[in-house]
Formats: sequence, C-alpha cells, structure tokens
Amino acid sequence: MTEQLQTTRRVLIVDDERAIREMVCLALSSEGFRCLEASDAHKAGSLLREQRPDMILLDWMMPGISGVDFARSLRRKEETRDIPIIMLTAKVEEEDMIRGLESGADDYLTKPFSTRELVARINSLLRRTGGHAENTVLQAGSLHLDMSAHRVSCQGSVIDLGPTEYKLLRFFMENPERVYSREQVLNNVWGDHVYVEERTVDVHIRRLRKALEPFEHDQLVQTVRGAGYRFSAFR
Amino acid sequence: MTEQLQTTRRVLIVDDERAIREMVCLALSSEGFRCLEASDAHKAGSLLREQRPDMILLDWMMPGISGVDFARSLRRKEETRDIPIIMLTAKVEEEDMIRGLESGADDYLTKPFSTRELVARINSLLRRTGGHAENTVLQAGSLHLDMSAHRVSCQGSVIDLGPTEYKLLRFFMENPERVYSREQVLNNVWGDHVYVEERTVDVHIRRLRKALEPFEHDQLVQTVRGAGYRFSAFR
DNA sequence: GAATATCATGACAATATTGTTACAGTTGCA
DNA sequence: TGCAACTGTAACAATATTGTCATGATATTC
Repeated sequence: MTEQLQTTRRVLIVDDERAIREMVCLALSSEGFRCLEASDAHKAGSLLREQRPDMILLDWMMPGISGVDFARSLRRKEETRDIPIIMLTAKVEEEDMIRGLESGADDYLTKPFSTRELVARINSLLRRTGGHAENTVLQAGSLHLDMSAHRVSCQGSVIDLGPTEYKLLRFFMENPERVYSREQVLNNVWGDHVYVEERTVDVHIRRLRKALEPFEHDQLVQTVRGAGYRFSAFR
Repeated sequence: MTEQLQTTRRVLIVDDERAIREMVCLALSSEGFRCLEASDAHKAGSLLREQRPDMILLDWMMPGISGVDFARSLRRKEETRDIPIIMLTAKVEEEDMIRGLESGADDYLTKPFSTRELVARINSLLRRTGGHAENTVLQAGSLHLDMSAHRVSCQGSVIDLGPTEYKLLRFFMENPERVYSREQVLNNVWGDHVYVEERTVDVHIRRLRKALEPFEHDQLVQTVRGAGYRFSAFR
C-alpha cells in the first residue's frame, strides 16, 4: 500500500551544466520527484537550508569547489550528514568511482547515464535508507510521536494505534492549531482518490480519542461544529 | 548519548590497492581520523610498532601473506591482541565472512562499500570498544550478540541461530528503535539486488523470535502493523 | 422548548495483514 | 552418496483493522 502522508521526495541536483540539470529534472519530475536545481555549491547551500532535500545528485567536476569537497563539507555538518548523495562523474576509471565514494557519497553514476539508470539508483538508495528522515519526533505536551520508530507515547507509556489512527494523529500533529473539514482530512490522510464516507472520519477520530484518553486530560483533538476537527494544545 | 573527550583516533589501513587506501584515507580524515597506510603486511608491521593505531582495516586478499593470516598473527602477540580489526573482503559468501571473523577480526565489510558504511562501522566499533578492546558486543537487555565470536547468547546460554537469523538480529540490534518495512529489511539484510518474496521476512522473523523466545519475555522483535518490524527494548 | 442539524458511540461484517506450519529444493560436509 | 542444516514459498489459521450503519447525545435555531 502506498503511504499517503509522505510528501513528494525532493532531489537536489548540483551541476554546472545546464543541459544535465534539465535532463535530470525532466526524468525525475516524470517519476514524481520534486526537483531542485543548483549550478554551483553556493546556490546548493541555500537551497539545502531552505528546502531540505531528501537526496543530492552531485557533479564530480565543478568550477570552484569540487563535488568531492562539497560532499565532504556536507558530511561534517550535523543537519546534512544523513542526506544520501549520488556522485555524477564524467570519468570512467575505477579510480574515480572510488574517489567519489571516498568523500561520503553513497553511490555514483558515470556520465553519460540513462535516465532509467538514474531513477533506478535513486529508488534503490531510497529503499535502503527509507529516505532522509528529518525531524523524526513530533511533540505536543507530553505526547510524542516518533516517526522513525513509528511509535506514539505519552509520559513514558506506549500508546497503541492502528495504522489509520497513527496517520491521522501524525497529520494533525504536523498541522496543529488548524481546522480541517472531513473532506480535507480524507484527502490528506486517506488520499485523494479513495472514496469513503465522510462520517468515517468521525469514527476514526473517535478511535484516536479513545486511545489518547487515558493520558491526555485536555481534549487534544477538538470538534469544531460545522467546520471539522482541529488538533490543538489549547482548549 | 555521552560525548566523550577523545584524542584523534589512528586507523591503519592495510591493502595492496592504492585506490582503496586513498578512498579510505580521505573518508576517514574528513571524519577526523588520522590515517596510516600500508600496502603490505611488512609495512603494516612497522607502522603498527611505531604508531600504535586504534584500529586496523585489513584487506582479505593480499599478495604474499593473507589478511586472515595477518590478523591471526596479530592476535597472537600481546601488544596487538586488543586492536579492533575490520576485514575488507571482495567476497560475499557467508563462509568467507565467518573465516574472516574466526581469524580474529571484529567485523567485516564487503567491497564495494560506501564510505558512510565504513565510517558507521568504525564508529560503531569504537563506541563499543572504547578504542581498544576485545568485546565487540551488541547488547539489549540480557541479550548479547558478540560479533567477534559470531555468537548470540542470553543469560549465559548460547542461542543457536542460522546465518540469516544472525544477520537479521544483527541488523536490528544495530538499528534499534526504528521501523523497517519488509522491503527495507530485505535490502539491508539480504542485499540490494536479490529478489525474494517480502513474506519471506515474516518467516525469518518468526524463526528468530522462536529462537529468542525461551530467553526474552518482552517481545524484542515487534510487529508494527502496516509498517514493518522494529527491534526495541520498550514495549 | 421544540425542531433540526450535527456529532458521538457501539456493533458488525468484510477485508487486510500477519502468524504459523509444512514442504521441496539447495548446499555443505562426513 | 546420504545426511543434516538452511532457505524460500505457498497454503491456511489467527488477528487486527476498516468502513458503514443504526441509534443516542448534543448543540443551534427559531
């Protein structure tokens, strides 16, 4: 089953050749990835901070700072350490592949490469790592939702939730202090295409509340009559 | 985690391929390690005496003396006995890994490996051993997995595991408190390329649980419905 | 306060997911 | 060669989850 709450993957491509960037972007966007382009390390840096990509495609040879140096600098910083890197190199020798990897790249690709190959590598890498899981813990009061452990707990006790309740809570904790109509909840948690009765949301809200009930005294999941539901730490 | 004050670690890399040595050196120096290179066992021997490295990366196949023999000879001498060794091997068979470990290696890595993997293993080993030591043991409650002995035990009793169950447990103990989908487990434990049914994971999980069952009362290997499996000390 | 709209709750059958076992094909080894 | 251990699959059993409905509760409006 497809995980509904997952955002589209963002891939940052850093290459000084515009043609390469365009080719990659075209290939990736048709595969459902979101593409970020940078022609040099400096632009890459700011995109990196603003957009937090899930993966980086990095040219080995760039004017100015080399891909290798850039990769190495990424590995030094805590917040970028875990982002998978695929190195792009025009050279073919074994030697170069190894140097590419040495800098901390997870994989490499030799130009010219086919888009199929590129996509295959990206997917393979994402399959192994499960993507770049940043900000893994959501918190509201004493309620914790750990995405990487896929676990919800409160005051030390684990709260057992079914898959839908988990996704529901995650959605709300990611978007607190905001009302969502049943339709919006369905679109966000169930997915756009699936059709289920709107009332179904009520039932799952109920199940979620029931699971949280023993721990939270303030009603975190609130009913907004005529509008929908809201997750809020305030009454 | 406790951050410890530590001097620069010295890592000796013994490999006849210059490219490999360079890759490793670059990767490690960017991680703050000091790197010592040797292309053969003889040079390794003198570096070993002069520099007293904290860890050795050893090629399995070298012209002249083999990595296995070299490792064994290190284990015989008092002053080198306690230096952790990671064996580098191009082979993939289980058998080879075991032979590598029997010679006294604490861990092994199959070429080609990514530098992230290498750095992760080194850090993991150093964390466990505190720099120099013989206990390369993963621990969860009373459950012990000794990598250097390739043995799992609990409360003094040895737990007999098949190769796959061992790798599975090791993977989980190295990555606890985190859910892995069946696909991710396959990619990490079986390997990226092999294709086996996802449900195969279930069966091996079952076998692993069965083997652990007599010893652990808390379910260490937990099912996360709709998401995968998780190894955790908490309920 | 009655009429009405909206939401809460519990029950239930259908479905999906996971657990468990058996078995056949391999492989290494005596 | 025969044995024993190990693997991957399929089939079936056991559970957990899901969506819907019927009915009761609560707020809103006039």
